[in-house]
Amino acid sequence: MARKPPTKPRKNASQERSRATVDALIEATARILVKEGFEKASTNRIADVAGVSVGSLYQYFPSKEALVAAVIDRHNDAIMNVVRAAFAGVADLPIEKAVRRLVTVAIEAHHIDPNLHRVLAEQIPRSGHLAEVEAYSHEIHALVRAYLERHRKEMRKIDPALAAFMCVSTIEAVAHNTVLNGEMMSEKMVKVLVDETTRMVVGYLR
Amino acid sequence: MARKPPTKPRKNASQERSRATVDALIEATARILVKEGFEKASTNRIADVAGVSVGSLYQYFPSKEALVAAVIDRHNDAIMNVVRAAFAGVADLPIEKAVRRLVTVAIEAHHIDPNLHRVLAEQIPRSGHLAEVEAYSHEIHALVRAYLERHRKEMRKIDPALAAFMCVSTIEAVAHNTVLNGEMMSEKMVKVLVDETTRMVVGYLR
DNA sequence: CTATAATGCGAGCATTCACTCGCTTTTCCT
DNA sequence: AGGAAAAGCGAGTGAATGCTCGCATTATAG
Repeated sequence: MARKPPTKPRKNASQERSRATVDALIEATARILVKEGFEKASTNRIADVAGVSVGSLYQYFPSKEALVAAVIDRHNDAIMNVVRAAFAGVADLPIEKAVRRLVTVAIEAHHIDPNLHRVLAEQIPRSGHLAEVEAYSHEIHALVRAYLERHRKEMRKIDPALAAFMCVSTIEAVAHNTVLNGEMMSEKMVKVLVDETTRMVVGYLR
Repeated sequence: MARKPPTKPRKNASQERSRATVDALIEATARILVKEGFEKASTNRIADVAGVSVGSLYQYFPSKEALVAAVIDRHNDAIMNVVRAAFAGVADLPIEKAVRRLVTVAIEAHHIDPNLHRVLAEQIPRSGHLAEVEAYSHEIHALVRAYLERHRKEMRKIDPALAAFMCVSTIEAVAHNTVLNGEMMSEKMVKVLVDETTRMVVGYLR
């Protein structure tokens, strides 16, 4: 079981190799989704693009759905990391500043790999993942709610859960529509949208 | 070409029959989508449920996609009729009243055949229909914009197109999220949401 | 009534696709 | 070195599915 490294602590090569395979598969899936769409993303094609065999694919992913789910998870994780960091950095800011920052981050986060984001939003038949996706959704609501409760004094009297729902819906909607129109969105336009959304949400909260 | 009716002006039976077939097909498609999901909606199955043969199906719809598109169109038409009527009845109302009414209608409209709505939103890979769907989207934006321009005096100074974008995004987001949580939405809750959304939008406009 | 067109039929074709299995190659460990 | 375990391979399988095509049935016109 335990062993001494001869000269250098050699990494477990076999684990490395398989990790690389898994990564290649997820990466290939994402690339095909973006460049050719969901319909063209067959398991054979994915394995082909990843440079591995279908057999290997099925050693790590029990089904095609699992692969797509992995892509979704990876993307959501990337987004959530940005979002979590933003909330951490915003906890003590007053409402106006905090909202402006969060709106900005929301739009930025939606623009991580925007093409993939669009495909996931438009082409993937959502089913089953509900658990995963709803977990993220709940986390965001919880974060907003926590912030709002912490800053109660700056706001009118309102149920924090309800306020969180309204804020999240609004901000997500704007961010979402911004990605979908991605190409024709100038920097200026984004700034304006941030301003407007901030105004809307802040005005609502107090 | 022209012919005299023997006793009663008989409707062109053959046209009637084919219309019935088309209707049955669309109806069957919608039912399968709702009850079994997009994946189970094969052309054979649709024809089967509609009580016609696959051959007949392909006489009226060039592809499976066309059938689904027909279902979507039908549903969007139903929604748009309600929405158009609402705008007509609201044109002369002041902002507060108008927004409240429009928010209510938006939520109601999203609840026309809510199960179908959910399936269309969650399971249908959107592609190509962009033209159709965007037409509706544009119409709504135009309607909102027209209303806002008509009531400029009640608002702060703001670009009507931008304001329309913000209002539509917000209202649609709330309505959308309301359908998705459809089951656990009490009447009371809906009322509260209407109030909150109205407050948010009205507060934003002035 | 008969000819012609419209509508409907459904077995079957061609294709695609998710997935399996028996085998080979690579890596690890002593 | 040598054997075992891990990783990889890819032709093949069976099932599903979109769609066609030759024929049957029904309606219309003269």
